[in-house]
Amino acid sequence: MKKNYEPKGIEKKIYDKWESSGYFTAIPDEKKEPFCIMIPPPNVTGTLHMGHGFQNTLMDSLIRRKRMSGFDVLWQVGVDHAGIATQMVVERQLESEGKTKESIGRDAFEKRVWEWKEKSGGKITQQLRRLGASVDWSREAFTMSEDLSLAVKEVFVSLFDKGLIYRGERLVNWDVVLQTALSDLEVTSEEESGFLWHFDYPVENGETITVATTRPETMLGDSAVAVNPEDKRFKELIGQFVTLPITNRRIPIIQDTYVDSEFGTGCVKITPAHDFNDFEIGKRHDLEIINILNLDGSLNESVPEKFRGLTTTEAREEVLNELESLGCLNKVEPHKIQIPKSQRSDSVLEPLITTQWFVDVKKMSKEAIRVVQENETGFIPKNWETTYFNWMEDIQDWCISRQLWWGHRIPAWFDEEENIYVGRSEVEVREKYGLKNIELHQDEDVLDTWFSSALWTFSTLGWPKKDNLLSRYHPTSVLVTGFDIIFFWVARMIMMTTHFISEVPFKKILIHGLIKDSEGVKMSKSKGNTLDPLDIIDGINLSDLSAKRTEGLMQPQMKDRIEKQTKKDYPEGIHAYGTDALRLTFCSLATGGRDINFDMKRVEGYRNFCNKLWNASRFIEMQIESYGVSEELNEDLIEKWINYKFNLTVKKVNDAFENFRFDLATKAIYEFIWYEFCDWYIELSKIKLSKEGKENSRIVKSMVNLLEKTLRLAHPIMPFITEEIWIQFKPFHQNPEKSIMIAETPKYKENLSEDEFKSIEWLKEIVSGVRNIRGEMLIKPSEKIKAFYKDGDKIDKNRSEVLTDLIKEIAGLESLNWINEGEDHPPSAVVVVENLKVLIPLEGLIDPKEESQRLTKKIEKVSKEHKMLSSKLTNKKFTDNAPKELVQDQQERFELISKELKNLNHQLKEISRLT
RNA sequence: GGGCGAUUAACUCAAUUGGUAGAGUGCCACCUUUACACGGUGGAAGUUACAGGUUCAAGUCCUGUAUCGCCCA
Repeated sequence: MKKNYEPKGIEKKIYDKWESSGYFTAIPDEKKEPFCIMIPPPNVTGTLHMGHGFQNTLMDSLIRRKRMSGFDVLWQVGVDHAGIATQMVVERQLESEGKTKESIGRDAFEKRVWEWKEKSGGKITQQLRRLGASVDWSREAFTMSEDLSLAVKEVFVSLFDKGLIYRGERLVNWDVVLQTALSDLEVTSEEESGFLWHFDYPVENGETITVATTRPETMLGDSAVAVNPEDKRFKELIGQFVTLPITNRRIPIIQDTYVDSEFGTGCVKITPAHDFNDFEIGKRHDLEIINILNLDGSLNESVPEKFRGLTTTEAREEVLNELESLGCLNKVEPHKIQIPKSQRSDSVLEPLITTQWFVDVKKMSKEAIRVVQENETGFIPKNWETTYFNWMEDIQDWCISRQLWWGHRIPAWFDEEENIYVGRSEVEVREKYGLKNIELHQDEDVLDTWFSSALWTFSTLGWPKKDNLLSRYHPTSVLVTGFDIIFFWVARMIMMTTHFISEVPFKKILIHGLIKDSEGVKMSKSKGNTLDPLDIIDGINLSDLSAKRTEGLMQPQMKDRIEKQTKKDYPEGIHAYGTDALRLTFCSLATGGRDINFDMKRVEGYRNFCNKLWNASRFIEMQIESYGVSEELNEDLIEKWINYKFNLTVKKVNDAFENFRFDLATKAIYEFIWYEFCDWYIELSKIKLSKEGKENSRIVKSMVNLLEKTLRLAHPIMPFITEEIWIQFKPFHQNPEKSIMIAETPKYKENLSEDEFKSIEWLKEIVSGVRNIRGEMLIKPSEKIKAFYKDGDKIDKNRSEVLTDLIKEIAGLESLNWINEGEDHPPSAVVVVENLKVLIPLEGLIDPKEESQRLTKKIEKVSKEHKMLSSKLTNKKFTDNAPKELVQDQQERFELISKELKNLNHQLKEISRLT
């Protein structure tokens, strides 16, 4: 074994072996309990980011653990066709060839997308492999595949036939660059500083009414002015009419409680065709809907001639000029506004009236609410259910059509009179509706990508085909996802699945936090604070990291700042920490909190931990070389003690996984390996082995045995290093499996006696006490010192008979003998362990002054607890009200502390005489 | 404006049904001892944001305040 653990090289080799051995493949087995996780499908265009890294680490840990616990495991993998994103990638490609999608036509374009997918679409799946994800690649799904398309058509047709899908004219978020409707998820709202303009509109009775707006150009489409009915200032004006400047249209003044009297002037212009709130008001008051925009965002025929063809920005300028010259521009004040932007094209979104397809989700939402209320499925942490219910109870119809060429083509056909026929194919439609020789054309639009992902849990298992795996793996066991897509994905899956399969899609929903940078700022390309999980695994130098963060910036002026910050945060770039260190970090951060600040320091700590485990193994390997491995185990106090500790750790890890507390599982493993296995077990074993006894090969055997099961316990979280070591030790342990990942996880043993375990804890206390004195008195490790036992009871005597030699060695003592009762002893520093004192004679080693200072410090500490306990125990209210067990526990603790305190005080007196 | 969450050591985070605060990193001192300096040993470091309340007992429960964040309008 090398002196340091070097994950590079090892990881890839191991993963390839796992994959080619078929260990990831689900084998449906009725004899086993099923455990199934559906991966939230990443975008086919996507690359792995920290969120993926985090999420997939959690899923993989769960999956590996269940696999090692004898479950029939399926981790279903797949990718999402990502309508807009993919279309944009291919369009950009065409652009570089001087082509457009229109120039090559729809069929050729679709072919190009598939070609792109085959060639470059697998990037994220390759990256998932680097994380160690043990997904079943043989079942890899794709939302645009034939099977899944079948499910999509089935669902669409069925919902349409039930009247739950309809076509209608509605206001949608319109991307004027991509010229498609967008889902709410694809909209980001950015706060920018803008203005609030105040316009005077002339009222027919000769007065003026002043409205305030942040988007002046929309006034060309105004169809009313609204005030709050409670607002006394405008009572008289309600029902009057205004002559809209520029267009000279006559529009009413109406009353609506939506209007906030405090905001702006208290009068709002209403533009139903270009604002979501105004649209609702328009419906309530039956106002005219005047659409003033073309699909490309330019102004259309509905506005006066001079404005036609202008962009909204140009139109805004013109409208303001004109209003000013008309004397209608009353006031301008600075104002913070929320600008909705397209995530895809970064263009400002326009609410626009278009004809789209919608799902009427009201009915489906009722069942989706019920299954959560009645705990058929539930969120972890529970409080996310509030968010879920809030949204579900106020749910809006879902716009599912997109004006794209890449996606599931809507299975609807029109005749020349635009009558709608819906079916799985044109043939079916003609048959279903009895259409013979008339001309039909299919709807040009495709479905929202989320429509197909909403079917994910059952479409991937083979529905609607008859020979599917639903009865084996559905409902799936747990969904692991972020809170940002509860509405867009989780809720829709619950609705679709309860509707079509009549059961929940998953029994539990684990909602994890969002990974942010170490300062708590959301990672984003534009802020230049992103981290690539693979860079943490493989390492990256500063200049490459900087280049990566600054390439293709939307705002090039940020470049300098990002470069500076990157240099400050990572002056040496990022070291290669390996996958296991990254996974440990992710798990240790999975506490159930909402924000997760990612700190590279933590990764470094876990890299060191991997190295520690590696070197502990290396030490054992060296012992194998020196002494060989016996068939039999060594059995002594130390083995019993460490196995007891191990068993406790198994319990902790079990409980932690049961509660999805990956941080606690990681902590338990870390603490066992470092603080018990390495710090004490190996150190004590060294001493035993140095005696060169016959039983050395048995001691080695016990060490190998402990290491082997420790590796199995840790494997789900740190798969690579545990496999690497496990395989290297294969000739020396009895585990018959070919790989640790298919071996069994250690079982918790219910009734291990804790008697022997206590002896070593006693030893540890004495050794730590001696070390404390050595440390504080600056006694060199090389200097051997004398020590004595004094007082103590029968148990101390018994323990000392077995353990004194070990204590001497490990604490660097020249001798450690008993001082009999009544016998004199030299002035000494003291370690107090309950009834027992361990004395270290000062003899020129220790300055009495320093020892008395040390004792005083110790006494202060102990007295504090002593005081606290005594006031507690003398408080009748406490002894009456607190649980009996606690009172007894505190009573015992008090007696112990009292003894220690007495001993310490006595010692201080003795020492003080010398100063 | 409505809802949710956070505030614990210098930094990043823990703390079971309330039982009197712990890790990692950093810091200080000593140690290159044959698994590991990606290490060992010892040490310092917290008025748990603030103000009240409930309780024998509050980081934990309740009310309010401040600051920050997210979601929805």
